[in-house]
Amino acid sequence: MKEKLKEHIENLIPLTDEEFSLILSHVSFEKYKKNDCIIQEGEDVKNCYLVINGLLKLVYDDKNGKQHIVSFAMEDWWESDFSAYFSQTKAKMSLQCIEDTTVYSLSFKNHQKLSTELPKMKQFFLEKSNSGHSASQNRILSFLTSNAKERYEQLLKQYPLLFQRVPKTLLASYLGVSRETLSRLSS
Amino acid sequence: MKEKLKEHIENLIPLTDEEFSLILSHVSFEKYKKNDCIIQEGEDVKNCYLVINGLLKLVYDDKNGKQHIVSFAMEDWWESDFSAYFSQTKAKMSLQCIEDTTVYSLSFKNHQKLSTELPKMKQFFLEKSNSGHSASQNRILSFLTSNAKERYEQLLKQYPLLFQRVPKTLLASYLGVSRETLSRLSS
DNA sequence: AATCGAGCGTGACATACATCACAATTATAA
DNA sequence: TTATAATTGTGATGTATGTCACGCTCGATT
Repeated sequence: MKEKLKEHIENLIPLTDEEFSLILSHVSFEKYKKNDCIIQEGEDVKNCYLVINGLLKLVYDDKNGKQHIVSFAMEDWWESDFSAYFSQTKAKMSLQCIEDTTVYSLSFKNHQKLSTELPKMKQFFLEKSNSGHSASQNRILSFLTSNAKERYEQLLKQYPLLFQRVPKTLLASYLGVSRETLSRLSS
Repeated sequence: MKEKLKEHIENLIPLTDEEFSLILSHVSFEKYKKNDCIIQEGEDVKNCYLVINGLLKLVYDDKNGKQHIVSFAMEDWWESDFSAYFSQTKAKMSLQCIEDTTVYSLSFKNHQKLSTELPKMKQFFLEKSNSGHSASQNRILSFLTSNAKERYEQLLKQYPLLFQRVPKTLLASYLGVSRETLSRLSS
């Protein structure tokens, strides 16, 4: 597990063993079971999470009780209700396990502490945030330019694994179409 | 103009006069006219821009020649094709002036230089990136949960000024509906 | 003043997609 | 194993939105 964390960070910035120890002392390793709720809508968002194994969904429940998937988080992804995390307010989304999942959890306090004690981590977080921002913009573009079928094909192309790991209902909820429509697209 | 830049940065992090001078030496003040193209699709993206006065649109031209607005950028906003900017590749979107516009331009090189010479700027860029990411996620949510009429109302509520500054056709292109549909929504 | 084009509204029609209902299959748990 | 729930496909129908066509207004240009 530690190796995966180290690898993940060194993918962007090199680390000495001491530096990695410092990082390790600021995060905590946690295990969740399928259907567990890591972040609950309405509660404080104290942490963000790096997925080591498993699969999460970041969901928004609308007023009609319908669930919308803002994002999937698979191995090697950071996820949280970042809006609430950074402003330290209540979650308006939930983070739930689609599979049994292991994560490294980083609290907001330790996030700040680590950023000052090990400034190069700021660079790391910045690059992560930038790529998250780019990914979101691509998703917006796909809503603007593509119909349901095209969005579905783009998703399959981008994350072929996802297709086997999550029920179609969830893919539909991510794509913004009904499960019936998605079903008809496949045929 | 300098005051606006200083104010903008000090909104997030305090600066000494020396620090601000250092920043000033890394950016350049530029003026553009309505309909000018600041970033052209297909070309290198060397800079990102802080809007001081005016209004920009970040647009994507699809294969059918249709224009889609990924983002508006008004006073106090940073904008660029960030995906291309950070990876230093060709722009897949264009950045165009809706009004006469003045900006501060920051090259990628100076961005890096500034980040190392004045580490607290990393914090600034990080916070900017985070809020950009949050804004994008909200836009995604609005596509997932709302129909055209609701998205239109949300937009008006969030940016009441925009309504008076840009033609409806552009609002439609931002919302992802045809101008005819948008027109019918208003009545 | 005359002309042109951008912006906007609106009718008629086509299409993509949602919703509701039901059945079949497959996983999960008791 | 049996029972129960989750997942998926598919028909019938309704609705939101796109597309094409036309005309009106208003400001810019000549």
